Amino acid sequence: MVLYNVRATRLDDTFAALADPTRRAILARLASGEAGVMELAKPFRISQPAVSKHLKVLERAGLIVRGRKAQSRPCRLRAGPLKEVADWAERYRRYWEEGFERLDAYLGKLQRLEKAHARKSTK
Amino acid sequence: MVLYNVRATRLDDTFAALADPTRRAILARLASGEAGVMELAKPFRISQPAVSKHLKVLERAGLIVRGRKAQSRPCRLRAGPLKEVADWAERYRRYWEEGFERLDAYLGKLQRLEKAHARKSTK
DNA sequence: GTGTTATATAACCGAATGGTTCTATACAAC
DNA sequence: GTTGTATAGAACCATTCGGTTATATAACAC
Repeated sequence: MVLYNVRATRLDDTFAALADPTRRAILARLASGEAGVMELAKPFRISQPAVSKHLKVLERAGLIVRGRKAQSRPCRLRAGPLKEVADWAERYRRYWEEGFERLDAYLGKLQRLEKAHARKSTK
Repeated sequence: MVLYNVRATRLDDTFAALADPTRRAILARLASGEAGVMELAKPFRISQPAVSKHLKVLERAGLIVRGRKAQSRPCRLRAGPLKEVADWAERYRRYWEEGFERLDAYLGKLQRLEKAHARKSTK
């Protein structure tokens, strides 16, 4: 019997970080250059600590890195995890292109990528 | 002053659904053909109702559709939302390719895509 | 030193998440 | 009809999440 490995991967944190529209908007903003917390917070109706929390989530997911410049902690985008997301989704390309059927060639491949040996604990 | 629109989009549900490794494993399994709940549950140490819950999340995100065949409710993969994910991530491709700097050409484009007018309520 | 600015941290809150067990429903088999 | 099988739903629970306000820290300006 094949048991799937449900160990948390980098993808877990990345997808979770991207599930929030505020965080995606922050990434979009950072794509045009680094910015401090105040500047990032300006477009939203949420408090500064809420933005700081979002930034911590993005940082833990490796989507941003933070520097130091006087009192400011400028954030910079790190797109590496986004490449992992793109690569992951890309594995299903044939599926959305070939009309939902007959992906049997992918059978072994996709399963090997996400599965592993039996485990006794969830985490 | 520019306010970002943080309205929930389809991407919200898609990314949230993909953040769980069990659900990604289910999608991988479904890439090789439709399957019932019992069959999908087999590789995991979680209960059948837990799997049913995961399937409901995937269904709400549009990642699967469910049929009916005797007592079974076979699930089929719908990769449409995965294309949206791939397209979204793809917008950052130059960023992970061009060494993290100088993406100024993207400035206007990415921001227009995620922003909107000021809103007074969060939802 | 004082004051100001930028950010983080703490404490709290309500809602959502991911799991459980127990029960109900729907269909097939007999 | 009864029994068995596949699935969903309800109730519950602990944890996480996204927000808040109030406070603390850090670095500059004076």
